[in-house]
Amino acid sequence: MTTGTRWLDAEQQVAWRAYLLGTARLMAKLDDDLRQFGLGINDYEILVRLSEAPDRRLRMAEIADRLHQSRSRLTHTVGRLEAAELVRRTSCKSDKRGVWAELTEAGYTLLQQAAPFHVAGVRENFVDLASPEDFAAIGRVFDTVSEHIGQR
Amino acid sequence: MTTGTRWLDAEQQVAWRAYLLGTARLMAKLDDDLRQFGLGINDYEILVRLSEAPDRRLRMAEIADRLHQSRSRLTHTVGRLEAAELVRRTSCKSDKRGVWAELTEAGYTLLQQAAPFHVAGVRENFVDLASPEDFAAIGRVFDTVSEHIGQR
DNA sequence: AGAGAACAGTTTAAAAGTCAACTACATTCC
DNA sequence: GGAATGTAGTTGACTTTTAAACTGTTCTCT
Repeated sequence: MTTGTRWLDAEQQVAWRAYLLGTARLMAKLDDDLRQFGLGINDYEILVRLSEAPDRRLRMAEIADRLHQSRSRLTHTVGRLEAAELVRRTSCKSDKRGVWAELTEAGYTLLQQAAPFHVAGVRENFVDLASPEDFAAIGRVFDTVSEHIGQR
Repeated sequence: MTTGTRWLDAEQQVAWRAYLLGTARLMAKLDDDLRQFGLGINDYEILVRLSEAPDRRLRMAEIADRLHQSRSRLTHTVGRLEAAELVRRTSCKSDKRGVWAELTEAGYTLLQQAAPFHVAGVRENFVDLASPEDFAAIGRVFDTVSEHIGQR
């Protein structure tokens, strides 16, 4: 007796695909909106994390973990942000292997300009489209997903 | 009097970030699991759409729309799938501009092998982690998001 | 019929992301 | 103390994605 695959039922299938398509469209839209500032959503998220950190700086690995990116990818991206003078890299005193990525004044200024637009987009195309209960459900589920999959 | 930005409140912020991180981790995991079959989740979704279509074939633009991808990207991806002999391209009789992408026998066979693994992963790392109500909420919200943003 | 606009898909080059190897420092453990 | 192992980050080669230009076909409108 074989244990057959537990396929998704019709409703689950529809919901799963709605999530895939909705996410694709949402990310494309947010990316698109940020382009007027010369940023992608990925760059934006990095800048935000930095802006919230003490001294507006974080260690590379810390950023990578928070955004679930490979260190390699982060190195490349921060390299570009640095070339654009939005971020500055300094070496870490207490751990000589380490590198701080620090938001520059220009980076902070750009972020302050971009943020209202971006948040408006997140609201208009996502948050404000869901009831508070449904939106809370999303938070709950994806928190569990994150937890379940864990770091890397 | 200025209309200030409606920032996300603390809970919304947390939920939004949970969604971003959870999605990043989930997609990375699913991608990873599919690698044993030489596929990415993007390739997989293309093959699935083809497998469900009449005669297991679809027009390029149709695939692009369903997955919200640029035509250019699709051209490249289908080119790779064709090189791997999982898909075959034929020109469309009724519209000479058009191209059919058709699943090959090998493509169908590979998909049948990959599908149970993939679905198990989707369940384990997502569907089965959510209550049916919460999962339904996700379907609802992202359906609305898709609808709201619309095609391209 | 024929000009002009729109559409389907491809191409090319550049940008971004991935993967594996590598350097340098830090930690562990005998 | 020092060999072995682990961690932080970078590098370079390669793959994938993006953006814009382009070819060929179809549609629209007079």
